[in-house]
Amino acid sequence: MPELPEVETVRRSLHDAMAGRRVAAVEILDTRVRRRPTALALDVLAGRVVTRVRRRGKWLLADTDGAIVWIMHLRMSGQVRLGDSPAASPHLRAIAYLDGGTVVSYLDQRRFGEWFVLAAGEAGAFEARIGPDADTITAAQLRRALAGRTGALKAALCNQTIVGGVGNIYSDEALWRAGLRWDRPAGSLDAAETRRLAAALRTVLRRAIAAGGTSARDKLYLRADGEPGWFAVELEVYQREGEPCSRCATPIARQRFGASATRYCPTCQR
DNA sequence: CAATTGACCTGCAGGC
DNA sequence: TGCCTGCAGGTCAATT
Repeated sequence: MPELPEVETVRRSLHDAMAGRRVAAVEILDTRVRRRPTALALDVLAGRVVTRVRRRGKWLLADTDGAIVWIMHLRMSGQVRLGDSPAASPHLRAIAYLDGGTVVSYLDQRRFGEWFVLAAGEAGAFEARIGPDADTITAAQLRRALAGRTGALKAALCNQTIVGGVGNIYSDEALWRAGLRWDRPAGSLDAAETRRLAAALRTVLRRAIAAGGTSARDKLYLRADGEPGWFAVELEVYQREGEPCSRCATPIARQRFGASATRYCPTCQR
């Protein structure tokens, strides 16, 4: 599932392909990709030059001249493909044609993802709601973010207004690396635990970016060139329930967490 | 304000 | 073979 490392991997490809290029046309095949009522029509992108592609949390933001920001979210199953023609896929939802011949295809099996456009001022307010990015978060930022919270630590990490970019895979991985249980009250961490968790987040996310992200068994995430990311071989708990913990050999446990599941070591996460 | 829960959506695995 | 159920989970709206 696309989280920060997967979105960052896609961002780098999009930036390389799009920065400095003019958008010739945008074609929407499934109108559900643009479901925000206050967003501008995607047609306003035609004729604009993309100046850069940024990321905040799991959101992709393409700045264009004319103070227009093209915002994308992959949600569960969104994928981007770059090529010289639209991708051949039953899940093709939207297409952007760039001057020079590059075609950006947006695929989305589960139709949760979004493409929409905001004026720059609106985009600034939108970005301001996102917490500090987890790949660069400091212990002081994390302490402020978690202070006073009584809900589960994992829920806080996955809440994008508290920390940006973390979802189910990397919250499980960072909590394992920091030796912390997912159901600790978020505000109960002491200074050493907070430092450990901030360091674990940075390390796990940076290593995952270096590997091009995690392509899980279902292959719902692939890079923009259609190739998988290779971080799955470094996973310690996600997709490893029942296997021995690499630190203490206790079988990795699994519990329900909201609409999904959490995996952890019941012995060395406290 | 903070926490919790359901809705959204599709494809696949597993059970009978 | 085929139907049914459960599961995967990011974000937002509604509720407590």
